Amino acid sequence: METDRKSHSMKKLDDVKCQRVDQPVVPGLDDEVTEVEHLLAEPKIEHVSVDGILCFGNENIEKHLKMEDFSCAFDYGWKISAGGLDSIRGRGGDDLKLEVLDGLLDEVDEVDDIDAAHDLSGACEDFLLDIEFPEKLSELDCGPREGSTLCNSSSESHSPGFSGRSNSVGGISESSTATVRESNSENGGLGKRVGCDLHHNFRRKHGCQGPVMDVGRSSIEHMQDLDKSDDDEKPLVSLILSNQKVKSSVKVTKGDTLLRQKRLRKPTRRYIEEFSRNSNMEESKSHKIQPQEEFPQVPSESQPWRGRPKKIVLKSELESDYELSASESEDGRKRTKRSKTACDRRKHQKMWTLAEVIKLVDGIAKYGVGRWTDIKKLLFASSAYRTPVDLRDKWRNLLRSSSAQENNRREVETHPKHAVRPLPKPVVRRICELAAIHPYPKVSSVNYVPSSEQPTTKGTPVYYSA
DNA sequence: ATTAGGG
DNA sequence: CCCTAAT
Repeated sequence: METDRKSHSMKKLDDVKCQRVDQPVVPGLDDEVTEVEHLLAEPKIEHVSVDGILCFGNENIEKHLKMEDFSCAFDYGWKISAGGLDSIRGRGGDDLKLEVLDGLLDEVDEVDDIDAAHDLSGACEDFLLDIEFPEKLSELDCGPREGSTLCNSSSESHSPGFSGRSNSVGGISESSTATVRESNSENGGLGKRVGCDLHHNFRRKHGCQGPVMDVGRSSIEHMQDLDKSDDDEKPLVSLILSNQKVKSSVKVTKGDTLLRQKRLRKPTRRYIEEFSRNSNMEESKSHKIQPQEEFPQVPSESQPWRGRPKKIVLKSELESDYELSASESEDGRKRTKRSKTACDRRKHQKMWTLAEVIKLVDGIAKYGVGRWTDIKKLLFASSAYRTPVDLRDKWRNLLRSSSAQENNRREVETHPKHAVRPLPKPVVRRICELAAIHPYPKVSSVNYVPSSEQPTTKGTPVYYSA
């Protein structure tokens, strides 16, 4: 009808307008985003001190200590960011805050990845070999082995999505990585962690096959040398180091050819995912870090490279219905940062709330079935998850379930053990009505315009064509 | 880039 | 949800 036509002709322009109308919060966001960045940048300064802490790595203290400090530093930064957000909160930044927190959460995952990578060295034999090479390789690729170059590359790998953006966590990981590497020149063992991390990301970026062996090898030799020199001075460290060294060298000698072949087989995304997941879990056990605990519901899945290739976002989800109304307007929002490879629909699932369902349903009623991008943009503009496809899928499911309900109503009610049907009758009714009008895709009643909904027979869907 | 369909 | 084919 009217709305229909409107949404058609005005398209994007209209969309923008609607967004502004519907969520007044949105427009302001742009302006505030910059502020947020400032605020986020601020903590970065703090990180200098953090860096200081980390930098004492030059003294060759054991890496464990370093790890702890790292986590602490992270916590610190996080808190600061949150606090900074609070200050702008007054100006409708509530959602903003959430968003940023969201972002932070995402980054938390990245940091987690680092840790996971660390664990990787111990847990994954497969990956062990090339653990060292990336550092070397970055030296080769980036020419001078300056910390700066490596710093750049590493930061890039860390957060592909917002490498450019100044970001608290990004800042941390960046500086810390660089720092660690520095100490690495003295302390070969530490390089393992760093290298591992680098490798982890590196592998993601490039296919990662090729000259791995050579590089890794020379790198190892390098390490041994370093190790030797270290040996005299720092027994403790050397102990750790030699441990790792042994591991690596064993790896090489034992599996040179074997591993070469092994390496050819590029791990499946699934594999990597699973593995990293496991590592993470182990990691969380042994480390108290877990900044995620700030978000009780989020089950800590960190596979940023999984899921839809777009800019999906995870929000502190599991919104209850009312929470939804509040969050609906803010939760998602375009991720200003994390533009590129950012893809984390952490889980392949996000529960549909009743509110969402209702919204979807009357979105369909308004704009028609099949116009999912429109519905998405207009009604779910705020929720970054819920792609148009998701909407469609949900609708499909709704149709199925509603029809099923019609059939089995009595049976199901007598068997409450299948009590998986929190769909309120009114909603079901609407679904059925819509189903009557749009028997879903395969409709061939092309010219039929749902100008007026006629719930002629609300129990029995009417198919207009054959 | 979107949508339909199937898994 | 995920993926693919067709538009």
